[in-house]
Amino acid sequence: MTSSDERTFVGAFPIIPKQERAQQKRSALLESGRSLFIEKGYEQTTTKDIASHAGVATGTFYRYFSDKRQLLLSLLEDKLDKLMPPEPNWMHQNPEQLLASLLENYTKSLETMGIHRVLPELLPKDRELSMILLEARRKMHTRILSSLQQAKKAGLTWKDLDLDTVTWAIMIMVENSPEKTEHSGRQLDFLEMAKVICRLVFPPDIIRNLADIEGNKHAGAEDK
Amino acid sequence: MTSSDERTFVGAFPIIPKQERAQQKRSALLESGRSLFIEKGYEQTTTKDIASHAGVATGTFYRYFSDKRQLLLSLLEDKLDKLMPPEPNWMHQNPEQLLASLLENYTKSLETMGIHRVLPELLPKDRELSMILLEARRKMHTRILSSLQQAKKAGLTWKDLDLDTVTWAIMIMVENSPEKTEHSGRQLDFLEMAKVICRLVFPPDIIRNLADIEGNKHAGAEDK
Amino acid sequence: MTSSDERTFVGAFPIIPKQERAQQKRSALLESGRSLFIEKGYEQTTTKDIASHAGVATGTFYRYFSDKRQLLLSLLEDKLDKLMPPEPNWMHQNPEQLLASLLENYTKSLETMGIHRVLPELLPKDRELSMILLEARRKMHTRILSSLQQAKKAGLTWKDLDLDTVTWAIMIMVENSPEKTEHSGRQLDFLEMAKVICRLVFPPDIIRNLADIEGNKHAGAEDK
Amino acid sequence: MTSSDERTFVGAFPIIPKQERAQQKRSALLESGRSLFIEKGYEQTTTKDIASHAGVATGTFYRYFSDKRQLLLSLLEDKLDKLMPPEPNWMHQNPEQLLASLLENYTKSLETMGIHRVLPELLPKDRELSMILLEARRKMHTRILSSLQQAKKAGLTWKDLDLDTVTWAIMIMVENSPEKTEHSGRQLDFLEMAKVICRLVFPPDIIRNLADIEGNKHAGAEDK
DNA sequence: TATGAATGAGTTTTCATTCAT
DNA sequence: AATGAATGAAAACTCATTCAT
Repeated sequence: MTSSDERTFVGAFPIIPKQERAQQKRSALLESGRSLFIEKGYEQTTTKDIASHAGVATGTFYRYFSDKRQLLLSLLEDKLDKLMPPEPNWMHQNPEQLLASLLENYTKSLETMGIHRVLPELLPKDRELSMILLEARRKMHTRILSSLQQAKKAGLTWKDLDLDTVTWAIMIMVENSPEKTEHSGRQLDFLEMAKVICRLVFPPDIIRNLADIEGNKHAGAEDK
Repeated sequence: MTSSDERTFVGAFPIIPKQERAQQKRSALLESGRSLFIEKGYEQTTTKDIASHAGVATGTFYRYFSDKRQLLLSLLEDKLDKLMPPEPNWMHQNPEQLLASLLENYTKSLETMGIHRVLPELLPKDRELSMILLEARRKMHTRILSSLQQAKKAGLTWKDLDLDTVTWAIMIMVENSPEKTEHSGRQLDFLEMAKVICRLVFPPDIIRNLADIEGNKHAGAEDK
Repeated sequence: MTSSDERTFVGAFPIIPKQERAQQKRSALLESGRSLFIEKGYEQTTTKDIASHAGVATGTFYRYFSDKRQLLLSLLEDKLDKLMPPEPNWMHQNPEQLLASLLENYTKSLETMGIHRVLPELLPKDRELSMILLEARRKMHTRILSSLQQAKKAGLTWKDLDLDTVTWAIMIMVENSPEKTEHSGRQLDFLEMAKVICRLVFPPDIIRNLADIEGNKHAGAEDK
Repeated sequence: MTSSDERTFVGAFPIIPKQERAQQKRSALLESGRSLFIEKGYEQTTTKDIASHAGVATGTFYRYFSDKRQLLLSLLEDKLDKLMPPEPNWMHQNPEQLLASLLENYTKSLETMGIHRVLPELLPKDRELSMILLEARRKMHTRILSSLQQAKKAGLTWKDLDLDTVTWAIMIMVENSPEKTEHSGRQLDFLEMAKVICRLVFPPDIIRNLADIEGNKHAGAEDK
């Protein structure tokens, strides 16, 4: 800070733009909030905690966020979109492996953000937050469901299962996957989960067919 | 109270015992705590809230519970055992219907108590509570798993799915079932969920066989 | 009294009169209050403590005393008079021994009642109590002072000491004597204290004379 | 605050350092605590009282002290050492006057702090506090006693009084002196008390000798 | 009278938020 | 902009006192 003058001396180096420094602080606060929320829970984390963890004064917090809650919402806003999985194309890949890697990615980003641990504490008291989450969930539900419906049209799925229910099952498995993988071997778990989820969607013989096609494609590719 | 006159008529019935009234008050507090916890969350509910919702003074709360947390623990203690499902016997019934009814019962008692909504909020900050719940979960996991293993030995299950993962999937579906059924038609939902869960365990043809046997039994019974 | 008629009925065994039982309860409460006040201090003692220590219900306390404070006042009222020492006659006894025994008695009754330990806590907040005690002190001061003044008239005391100050010194020594004797050998202490106090009043040669006269009297008595 | 403009005039004086203002606030709280404790007693004084008496909000209290008790301990810590009297040298001064001035100083500082009024209330319930005070008392007792023992070796004291008891008597007189002087003329009282105390230690003729020597010294000094 | 459950004002303490510097 | 001291509302909990039985 005192060194901004010195810099003009040094010449070449441009002063760090104010905005950028501000952004750094904002990020530091976000990150501090995130990690403290995860570590101690939302209520148990004080704004003072967050500020000092981010290396700024209590008051500074309020320059960047209107209040503690807003920090949390920002945290969510940032990441919620990233969680939306890409529309999977069941035909073009071994579904189990596709799903396993989707799962792994999802779990990892969920784990990286970690906020999912804080939400349960807040949902009851924060209607807006609930809405946001509900909305995100709905989106995801819709996307999964439509993907399943396409698969059904293509005759790939069980005929006797309610797709809505299957979608729901997939969603909660996905959402709860961090909890499961937390305690045990990684890679393998994702594959097992993927297999389980696939079983809800595709009859085993279909999977075999899809996998074969896939295998052939690769084989063909390798042939060249 | 209104019945005191009647009692003199009836003669037999003595004065309402003190203990009973105390129990009533305790129950009222428990019930108020439960519903407020569900409505507003644990942290957001003050002892004062609970007391006045139960129609008593703040101090009275502390006659019956040492503090808010203890009320919650009492709430749990009461109900945790009731949630343990009976060991299902897959051979003797149509598994889907068996499961549907198990699910319905479970969901109903979970819904009745409702505390499952509060727990996520508390787990991070209350190690003891975490332990209690973790223990309950472990028990349930074990029970489900062993039931699946028996089914596997009997050649009833998919051969390629990891039973532990399947157990996990079942558990989270069961645990989240109230959330699902909350928004939609009841009865049907349970059956759909049961079908989904069954698909994770039994190949469809097995189910058909089991259902047939079952059907025959009944048919036989009806024949007589 | 009302029961005198009943007695004749019941025959030999007299029913304990109601008043008497009431008095017993009152006494039990007083005694419980006293000992708990001494043990834990006034503020730290709850009326519930007192009642249950006395073996009665909380509410019963209030039948016998209007409140906690009044119990304390009763405690004082009972005993304050007993502390007033008899007017000592310095001529007729060895003053040191006279004083030692006065001291011992005083200390013992002070110790027996023990309330002197509670008073300091209360004086700041209870003007009336302060007044009562101040009054008692004044009385005692006056009595000691007048006794010293008589001795002075008789030419027995130091001529250069201010009797009021001496009186004050005596009083605080007396009041603090329990604290002193608490930690050490008993009997002896009283004599040492008595000697110290006497030194404040009488020149040593006067004491010797008084002791001699006393000795002679006894000797004379023994001669017969 | 209003003086900030003046300062720019005066030039030399920098802004009031934050630390200093914090210290002022801390001192204000200490002083408010002290005076309220004395006025209403410790228990009767709430932290809110102290804060508003010091002109700050409740919460501010807790920035400076962890709780009420800690404020009291700080009060004590500050002053306890100041009460330790200097080792008196009986030979080099008229003992009565020496003592009178010691007494006056002691009483004044005791009176200034005033906490001695609160202590009796707290001793029963605060073991740590008791220990601190007991320790201070022991130190003082030891110091007085050793000073008396030296005087005894020099043949200056009564031969027949127990020095320990005399020490005790002196201590309680000293401790209670504020109470005495509170109601009456100042200066004189201290001298009278000093005389009384001296009488416990020195035979009158010794005092006269000491005073004479002292007088001569001064006379000699004046001669030059 | 006796009981002890019930009351609720009052206390300590915390912490999100504001504000003077 | 940044600071961190100050604020004060709100929560948990206690206990003298009342009151229905």
